Amino acid sequence: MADPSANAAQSYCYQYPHPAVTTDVVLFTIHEDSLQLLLIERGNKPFKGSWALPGGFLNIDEDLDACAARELAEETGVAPPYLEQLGAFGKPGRDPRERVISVAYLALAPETALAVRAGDDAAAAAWFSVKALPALAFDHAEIIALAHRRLIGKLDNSTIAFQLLPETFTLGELQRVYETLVDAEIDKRNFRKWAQALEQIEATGELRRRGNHRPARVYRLTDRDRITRFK
Amino acid sequence: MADPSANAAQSYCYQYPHPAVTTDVVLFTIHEDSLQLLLIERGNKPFKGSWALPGGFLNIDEDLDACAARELAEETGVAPPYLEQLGAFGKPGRDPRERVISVAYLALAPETALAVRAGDDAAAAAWFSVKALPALAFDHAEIIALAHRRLIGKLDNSTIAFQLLPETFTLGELQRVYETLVDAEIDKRNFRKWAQALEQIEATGELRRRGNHRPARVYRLTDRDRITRFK
DNA sequence: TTAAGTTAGTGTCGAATTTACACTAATGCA
DNA sequence: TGCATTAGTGTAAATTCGACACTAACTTAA
Repeated sequence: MADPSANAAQSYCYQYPHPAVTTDVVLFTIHEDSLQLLLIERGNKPFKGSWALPGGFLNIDEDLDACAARELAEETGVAPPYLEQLGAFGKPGRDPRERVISVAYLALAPETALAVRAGDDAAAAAWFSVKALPALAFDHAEIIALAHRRLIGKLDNSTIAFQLLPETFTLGELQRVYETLVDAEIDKRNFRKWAQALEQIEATGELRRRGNHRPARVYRLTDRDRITRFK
Repeated sequence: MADPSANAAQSYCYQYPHPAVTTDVVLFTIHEDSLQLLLIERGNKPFKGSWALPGGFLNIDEDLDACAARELAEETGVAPPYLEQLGAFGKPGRDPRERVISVAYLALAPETALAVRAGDDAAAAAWFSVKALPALAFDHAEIIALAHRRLIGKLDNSTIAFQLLPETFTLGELQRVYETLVDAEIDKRNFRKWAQALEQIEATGELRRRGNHRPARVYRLTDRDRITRFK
């Protein structure tokens, strides 16, 4: 992350001051039946030592989506399969260095796709339960709250939650994802009826043996990587 | 609207180039049973003479929402009661002058609140039916498409459409708004049942006499200016 | 003054959807 | 071999949704 205002080199000039533009990513995953999100410990001022969303400054010829993906990869090594823009956050003063407009993203990834490592100017990268977040830098608590609301809001009229599962999964796994997200138990038979009525999943024909119980049928999305909106 | 890259004056400098940030507003209203939106005819390059969303550059100490409201007021004289952020549009090349990130807004206003006049660098301001839009500058067709989808998407789980009506209204007027938005006829008795089950409107006790027919009860929102989300 | 035209306002019944609910099946482990 | 664990399945009641037709109150014109 650069700190332009502190640097004397002056390569680009405008008649009117332009704000800096950054992207920040709220990456959710589900780990041990808990909805978690990825934060980095800031290695630089401001807010050095406190936790923040992965993100950083937009390159001048870079698409916003690409910036979000790049910064996430640089700082955490993660390339999530789902990335959706949340909106722009630009309250004056949200960054003490200079005026910064941040375009926030919501990202989802299955636990299996994650090999997190701290990179660049992040001192550390770590997962936190949404129920036990540390003190956050900037207005990132607000961004996270919006991301969480957006995720929950899309649950029952889209297949967005499938992005939290790997390519193949069992109906039990799918149900546990939904139960974690809505933080409540769901009736098994009704859930399975609902999931199959979507016509978005198909059995692979395989069985998955996990644990000392009957093996489960394995499913995949019929339309891989597509979020379907319905109702 | 300034054109910084064409100007030799150089007052602000950064180590890395910052993009310009603008806001653009998609203001909908309903006029004569047609969903219309406000466009301005551009008086300056680029896209001089073609139509665009009202909007303009963010002041360096200005909140995004305030910028949207200010630019709308400056260019069209309108102060809509509802303004919601849609998202950021920032594809490189969307503005031929320089890199511009536009934060788009969705605004709604009742027809009664509108006294449009062209201002500033807009040659003209005019309403267009969403069904017959002119050729649009920049990526504004894309922004409008998103705004329209967002509005329709929120219809049946929020009271957003009430923002298209003045403070008091009859159930017949409310129904016509919904019929215009979904572009279909709605059963009168079912609609009225639904509207009253929301518990968001209350009768004022007055009657409204309009035309050669029985007068209608007048209603208002119980929670004025609040968009309620349900389901 | 009366008839015609127009929108306001109201309830029921069948269809479709949603919810509650309990047992058998197949595996691993002790 | 029995116990614990998760997989997998259907039905009936309750609720919601959707179709549908008439009377009420006013204005205007004959």
